Amino acid sequence: MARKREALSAERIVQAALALIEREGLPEFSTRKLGAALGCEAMSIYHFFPSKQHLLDALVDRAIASIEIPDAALPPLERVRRLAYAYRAMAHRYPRLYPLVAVHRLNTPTGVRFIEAVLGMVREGTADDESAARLFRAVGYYLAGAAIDETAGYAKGPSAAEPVSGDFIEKQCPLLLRSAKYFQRPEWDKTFALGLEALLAAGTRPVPGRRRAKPRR
Amino acid sequence: MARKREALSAERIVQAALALIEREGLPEFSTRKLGAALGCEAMSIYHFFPSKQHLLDALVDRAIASIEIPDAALPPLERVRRLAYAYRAMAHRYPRLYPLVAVHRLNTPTGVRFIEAVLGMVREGTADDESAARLFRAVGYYLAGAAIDETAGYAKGPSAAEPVSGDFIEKQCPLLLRSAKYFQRPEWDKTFALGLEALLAAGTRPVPGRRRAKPRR
DNA sequence: ATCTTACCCTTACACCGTAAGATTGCAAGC
DNA sequence: GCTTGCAATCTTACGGTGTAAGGGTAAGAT
Repeated sequence: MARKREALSAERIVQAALALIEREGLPEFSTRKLGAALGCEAMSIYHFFPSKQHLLDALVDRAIASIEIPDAALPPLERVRRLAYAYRAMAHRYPRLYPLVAVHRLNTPTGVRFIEAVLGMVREGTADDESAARLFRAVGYYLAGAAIDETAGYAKGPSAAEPVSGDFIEKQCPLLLRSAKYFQRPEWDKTFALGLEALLAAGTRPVPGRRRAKPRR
Repeated sequence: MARKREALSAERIVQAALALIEREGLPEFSTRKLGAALGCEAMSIYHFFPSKQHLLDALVDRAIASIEIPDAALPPLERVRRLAYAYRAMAHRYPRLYPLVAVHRLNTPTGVRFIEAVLGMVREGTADDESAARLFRAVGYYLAGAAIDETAGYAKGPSAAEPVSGDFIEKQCPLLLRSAKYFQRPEWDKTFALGLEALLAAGTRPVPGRRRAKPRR
């Protein structure tokens, strides 16, 4: 009543939706609540987005587009590495939205453009198309899994069961108890880097090699 | 009307729910439809599960419990490798349910028991607790990402946008076009193995080592 | 014969996405 | 100034959802 209501727009709706999701979580996100946050009725949103799914598409697009593409002047391997960190940073920027991003279809214009760009980057650091494709895929797996776990892992996912007590873990899970400190947030960076470097190193070398390098002749 | 209605039970509900989800997908899964599939009313389910979320918990538990634990007599590294494949097999056994498994909370009794078992397995193949914890984590990332992608990736996730045309890809995405064949289903095994072996090799060696192995003495 | 309990159903409520259409406000043409 | 037209917004309503509350019924215990 004090301030005049600001006009609706696709941009404003997207912003409000992102904020609402990060504030209350994806399951709580509804067109009616978004309308309330925007100061309008739910149906007004449909003038800008033909369906809730279209709006969610726009949010995912926004998230993907927010991934910073590393400087083309950098060495290929370094570019891929930085892109991996940029992807992870995106997930941490939209932690409640991210699980949707991870599962979202990628064969959309934005999706394939992104894939093409990344493939180009990876290709420069590998010997041939096949290595590039497989490295892209393997690193992609790792990134998606890490981002899922860091944003929705262990204690955050949905479940009706009450969390297990520290007591239970202390008595029944000696290994988990000893490992717990390496699972804490301050350790995430190091663990993430460890796996990423292993994949990058293996992917940019000609062949993984079993046991130790056995010269073929 | 022909056959007498079979009595309800938690087991029968779980079975029907798993079948329904794999047949119609998670978003289509509702208590009413499950009731219809069971030949009872939706509310009858609540006599065995206090909420839909509790039922979903049971489904996830079932999936986790279906992961085959490798023979303890095998060498540690081989056990971990087989467990990785067993996890992946679980995802492919419940492809429509799996995205929920990936995001589901793990600090439940079944969850921590599973983690403890896996940690024990990994620990036998590593030098210390820290290596075990980090390898567990990194491989877990990779597994979750790979399983998500193989069950819900590229063309399967939700989206309102129409899939991009082959024409668009042909004209705008030369790299994606050349890489496409390595993304096909027959190539999944090889790509999966490639990344997994890279992580296992790096995790079971004392230190990732930069450039090449530099003996400490 | 009565009571208890387990099982299943009926009804109802608040919430959801959205189809259909009414209403408002403003800008352009006369 | 008045009319027309269109874009933005709201109203109403429908069929779906999860589930709270309570009713009925049949089998077994006492």
